[in-house]
Amino acid sequence: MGEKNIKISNPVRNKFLSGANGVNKDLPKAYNPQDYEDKIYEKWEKSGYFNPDICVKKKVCAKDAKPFSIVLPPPNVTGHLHLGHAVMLALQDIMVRYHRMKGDKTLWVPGTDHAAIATQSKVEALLWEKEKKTRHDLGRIEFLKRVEKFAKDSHDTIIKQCKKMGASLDWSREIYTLDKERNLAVRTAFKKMYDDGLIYQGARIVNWDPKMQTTVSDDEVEWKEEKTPFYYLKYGPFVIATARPETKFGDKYVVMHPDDKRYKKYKHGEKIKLEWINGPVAATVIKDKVIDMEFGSGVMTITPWHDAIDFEIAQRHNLDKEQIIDKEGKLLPIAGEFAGMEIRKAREEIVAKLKKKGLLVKIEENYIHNIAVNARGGSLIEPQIMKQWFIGVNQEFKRGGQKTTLKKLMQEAVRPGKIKIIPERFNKTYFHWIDNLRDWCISRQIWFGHQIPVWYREHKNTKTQKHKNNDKEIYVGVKAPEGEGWIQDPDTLDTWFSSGLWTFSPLGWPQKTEDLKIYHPTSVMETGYDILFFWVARMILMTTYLLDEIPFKTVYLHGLIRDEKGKKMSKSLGNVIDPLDVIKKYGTDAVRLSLVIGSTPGNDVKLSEEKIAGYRNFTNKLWNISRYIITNYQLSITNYRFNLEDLTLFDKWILLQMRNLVLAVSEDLENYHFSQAGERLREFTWDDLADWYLETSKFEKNSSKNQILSIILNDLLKLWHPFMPFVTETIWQEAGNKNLLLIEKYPVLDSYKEIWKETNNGDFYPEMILIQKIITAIRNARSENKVEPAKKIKAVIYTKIEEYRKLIRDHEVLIKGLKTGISELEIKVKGEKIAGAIYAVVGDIEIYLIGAIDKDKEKERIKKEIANYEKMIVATENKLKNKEFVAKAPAEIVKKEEEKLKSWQEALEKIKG
RNA sequence: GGACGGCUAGCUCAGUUGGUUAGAGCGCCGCGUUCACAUCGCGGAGGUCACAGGUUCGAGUCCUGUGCCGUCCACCA
Repeated sequence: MGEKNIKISNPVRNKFLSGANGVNKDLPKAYNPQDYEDKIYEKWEKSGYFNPDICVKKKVCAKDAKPFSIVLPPPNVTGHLHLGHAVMLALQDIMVRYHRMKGDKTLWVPGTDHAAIATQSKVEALLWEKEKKTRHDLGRIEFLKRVEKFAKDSHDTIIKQCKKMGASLDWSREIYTLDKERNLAVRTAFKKMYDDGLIYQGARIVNWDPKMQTTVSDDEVEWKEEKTPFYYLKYGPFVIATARPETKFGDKYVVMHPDDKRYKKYKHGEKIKLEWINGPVAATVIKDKVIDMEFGSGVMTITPWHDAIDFEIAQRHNLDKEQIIDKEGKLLPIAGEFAGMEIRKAREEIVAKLKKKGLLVKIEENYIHNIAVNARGGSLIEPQIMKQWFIGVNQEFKRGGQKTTLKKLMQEAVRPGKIKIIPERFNKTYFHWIDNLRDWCISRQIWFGHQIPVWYREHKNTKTQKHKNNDKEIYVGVKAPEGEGWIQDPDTLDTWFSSGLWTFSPLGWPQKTEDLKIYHPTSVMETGYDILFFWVARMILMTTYLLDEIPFKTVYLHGLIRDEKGKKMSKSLGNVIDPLDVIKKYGTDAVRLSLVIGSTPGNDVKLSEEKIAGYRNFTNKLWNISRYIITNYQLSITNYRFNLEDLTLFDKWILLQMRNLVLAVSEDLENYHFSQAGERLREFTWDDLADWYLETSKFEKNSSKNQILSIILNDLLKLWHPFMPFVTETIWQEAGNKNLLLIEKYPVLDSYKEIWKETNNGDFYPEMILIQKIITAIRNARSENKVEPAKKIKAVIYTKIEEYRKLIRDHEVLIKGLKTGISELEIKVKGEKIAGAIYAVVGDIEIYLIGAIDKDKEKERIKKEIANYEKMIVATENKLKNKEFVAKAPAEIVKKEEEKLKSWQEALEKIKG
């Protein structure tokens, strides 16, 4: 055999020092994350490499490198880090670090969200608690100062916590949904939509929160079940049913299905005089198909001012609408003697009156009724007709000469696959939401937020009649109008209006910035599936409309984090895992792994502290693997050259395993299979590298070991880095590298192409596996026979195959060394059966272990093995007896089955012997 | 009412286009600490892949139906 030199190139940016300076050969036995994490993060941050501009400047990535960008879903400025943030930061950081190492121009933009309603109500609560004051006591300007101060203080907390997760965000670009630039973006967007006729002011039914004194959007209304009495009331000749008699004062329309035979004699539009709560009314009959004939009596009265469905009926038939309840949730004068009462409190008295008047037919107790609650504040929603600002999603406008609507734009961005949603099934959810989308109410009556860029003044100039609005002049603009008497609309915008601009407003829009040109559309939007409607859909709406671009190419939706029983984590249940607690206890890397591995997109993750502890153990394992390599070997060099003849089977094997790992992990990351990538890495690290290769390296000494272990550790740390940045960077530093792992070049397949080729794609694997199998078989046989580990025994191996005898002889030292307890090894062609020895078979090879047998245990073991072989043989024989299988299955599969059968039969015969 | 998801080992979950004896981690059982790691090593037990049909030479995987659990949407007056 001729000598063959193979090269393994190592595309390092900076080489491992060859042991001289900087290598810490005195590493502690256990990795303690707390000793390193903060320092490491500081080092990264100071390096400036989170900023792609600096990467270009320092030639870490090429000027014209492919961009990769993510805009961080902004945490609430007043929030604190929870596991939802943690999983988002972990996944995005994996992508970002991977792409940065790959040499892409990688940008990850951080920001915080002002979270209008949530923040304002928090401050209002504090204000009341501490000073017994309301926002009105302070006035708008003073109150907003307080909110901003509160926001600023807690901003630092959440940012610091994000850094704890190791997130490699470009802090130099940090932004805030309520800062000046974003305000400009909001106003610009508003004006454009207004000018296109997409934003309009109108009196429509909205979700009104009487406690917070503001509207909330449809998506922020939660429905809760409530047990309540259900009242059947006499309404002239009809019986109507209601859970809310207190809203019924103004009811003067009675609605039924046009096909309902029971009410055939009543004609649409017919007026019927009847006695009602506060006296006689003339009710008008309305026929509408929305009525469910099966439900109750099939007849209902409507309250258009305070019910969305009733409102629609009233719109359809052009009916009168009357307000019954005021904005504080109290009854209006229409309620007669009940005026001024809180609606809920009035109920009993109203029912009493109905009863007295003989209008109460019956009460059904325990009726389950759904009530609407504001998801942000928790108070009951009372629908009201109010003048508000809306975005008309079905309003036509022109785009490139064609007529379209916002709804259509949202559909067209996803339907032809321009935007890919992972997992795919959420496409359906997305389209369903769009199909049912109603005009979006964007005005809020709270103070904290982007104030609506609309100004009014008393009408002065008759020439501006076309802008007439309720006798007032109206001005919509990016800047406040010049001139006397203009007063800005006091309302603020729904927080999702500004969030909808979030992929491009952070990049500087409406200015035509470089960032916008390079990084938009962004590469990935990674967020929880619970926020698909609130946010993802609205970003698609805004971006397609304002920029005529998609906001992102891929949407990756992670699941929600639940406790180990699958319950939602909540303070009241006491099952909350605080990421900061577990980071302190187990380290950031362990927390990250526990959130990423074992979770798939769109599916919830059940997290337990045991799981995190498991990954802490793994982190420590990696530390000790590295520690062993660093302290026992001379790490070196950028390019390696080996004589193939010098490499042992295990040397070649570990290099090819690494090659396969580089290939698989890269593919996984490109395809968003984060969990799978992590599992592969873990398997390689623990099973292949630690349990096999490092163990063999203790017995097989050759001149190539330094280099091989340099390659393996080098590439392994790089592959792990996106997942567990802290421990890998720490090891990298302790190994004497002066530069940061953060910006090292990601491993490439190309490095391994020569060894891949020269070994015919791993043609030595069967031999290597045979050695492994012999070792495992011996360990197993010993253990089953209860041979004490310390006891040394003699092994005799028979095989007719000469190559195998040579192979075994060549690996004698391994077979003896790797926890088999073999002191003496004899290798023969064929000999006598050895009585009283433990017996094992590996393919053609028979193994006798002499001097330690436990006869009963051995008999039992052999019996079990025979039964196992017999079972498999019968199954395979049956398969092969099946003529159709042989005829129809691919020849390759049939051949495999035949080979299997043959080898099992041989083994069985030997064992039986 | 509509839609979606899950059901694989005691627990938490992988299982890509159908094809070796269905895998992993944790837990459990047995044995073991000088020599990287007890946050460890070696070995082992444990599964009718929810159920019933169907397609196929062959189904955890594809189709139909059923059951249980979960989530979202709708909001029945």
